[in-house]
Amino acid sequence: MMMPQDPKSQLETLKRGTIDIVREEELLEKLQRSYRENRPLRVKLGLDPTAPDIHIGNAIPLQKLKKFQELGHQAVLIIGDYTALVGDPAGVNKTRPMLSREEVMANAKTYLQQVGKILDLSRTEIVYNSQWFEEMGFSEILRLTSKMTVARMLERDDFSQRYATGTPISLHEFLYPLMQGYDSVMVRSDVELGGTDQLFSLLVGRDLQRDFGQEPQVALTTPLLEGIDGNKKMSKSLCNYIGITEEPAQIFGKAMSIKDDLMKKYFVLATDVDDGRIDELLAHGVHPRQAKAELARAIVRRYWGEEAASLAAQEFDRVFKAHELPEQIQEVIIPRGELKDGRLWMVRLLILAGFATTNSDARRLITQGGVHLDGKEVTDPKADIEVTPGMILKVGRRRFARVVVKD
RNA sequence: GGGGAGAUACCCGAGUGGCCAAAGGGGACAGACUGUAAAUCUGUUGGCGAAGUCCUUCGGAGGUUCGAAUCCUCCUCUCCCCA
Repeated sequence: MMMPQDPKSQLETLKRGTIDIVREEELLEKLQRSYRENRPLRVKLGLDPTAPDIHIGNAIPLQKLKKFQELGHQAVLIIGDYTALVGDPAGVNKTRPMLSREEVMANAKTYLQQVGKILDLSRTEIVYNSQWFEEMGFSEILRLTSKMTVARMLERDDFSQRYATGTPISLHEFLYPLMQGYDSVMVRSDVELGGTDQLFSLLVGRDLQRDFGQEPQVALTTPLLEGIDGNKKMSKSLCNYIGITEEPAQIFGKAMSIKDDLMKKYFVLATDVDDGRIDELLAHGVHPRQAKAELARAIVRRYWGEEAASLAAQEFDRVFKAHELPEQIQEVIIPRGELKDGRLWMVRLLILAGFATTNSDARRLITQGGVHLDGKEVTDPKADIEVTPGMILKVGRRRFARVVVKD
């Protein structure tokens, strides 16, 4: 446990990398009271286990929660196993499919393991919101819904846009912010964290707490991080994310693939590198590649430690600068029955290796010059190649496999 | 309850009897280049051992026609207006 810091400096620390604080004076007051009375603030973060992986985008509020935790406050993690059934409509342009109970529970389990990479779970209060929603009767739901108006819901950008473009909005989606707000009532939170797209729900939490005679929570939001494609929000469904449990080499490579312009944002939001160093790296005169490599290292370091980070960096240089083979190469197992006189159709090999899904797909790769065997380009899609054990298949710039024959 | 509009490939979206395996964009993949899985440029983007007057694909099921994404009937889903 850290020594409690004075409230003003706590506020400064906590403000880094935030968008909205509603309201800052209230936060300061709460921090001061907490300091005076030696009573930690209850800081809530809701996680909806809608996908199996946490990525560095949704880790941003988690990192903020960690900051609170380090300052001695009480982290309250809500596993939204019930809200996940609805699916957060924020920033989404269509209704999400409702998940099954089983999917949600399976995701919740992997979430906690992953969260452990960030938070100190032994000092975190973990609550499932099914605890209260499961029990809730229809009359209580009615009471809750009466606190929200349709006009207010439609003020929200995502809903009004969907409404304007004729994209369906299901009624149950309106319930989402209310549910999230009710969570705040149930855990009596002092502060709630979330991405900027959560602001509305966080404010609903304030209203509900007031209605239930509690002091309203402070809403604190963090920026959304663009995905590695550089334009859309990082998300699982767009496949533009860096998962925090991904292999170091993967994380490193994905980080290297972001646009130069995005480096600053990634540095601030996804690493622990301090501001001074960031400015130095992004100053003119420093080669962008070097800055990006440092960024990639810092991201890997955060989740896998220093050693993994430098190994990943070395590996990346080996493969993409020196054009050598990676250290670890996956094996493709060719059943002996596939061979005819020790030979195999090149197209077939690509499919067995999982580098192509259909013959046409494989042919395409070959004719486009993307296929190499032991460093030699294969140009003929009709080629029957002689399979020698241990030969290296390379497709594109970064997919490798070692060929193994088995009975 | 009444009236209208719509559903096209991974996504968005054009196409209203044959020239349609279907424009365009996005994404993805491959190549060139280099600073790298940046940027830029080029190409590819249903399947079949590549070949054919071939097979499957335009929400689903039938029908009309020599021929259907396109016309007709029914069904499913969505949106809008009126009540």
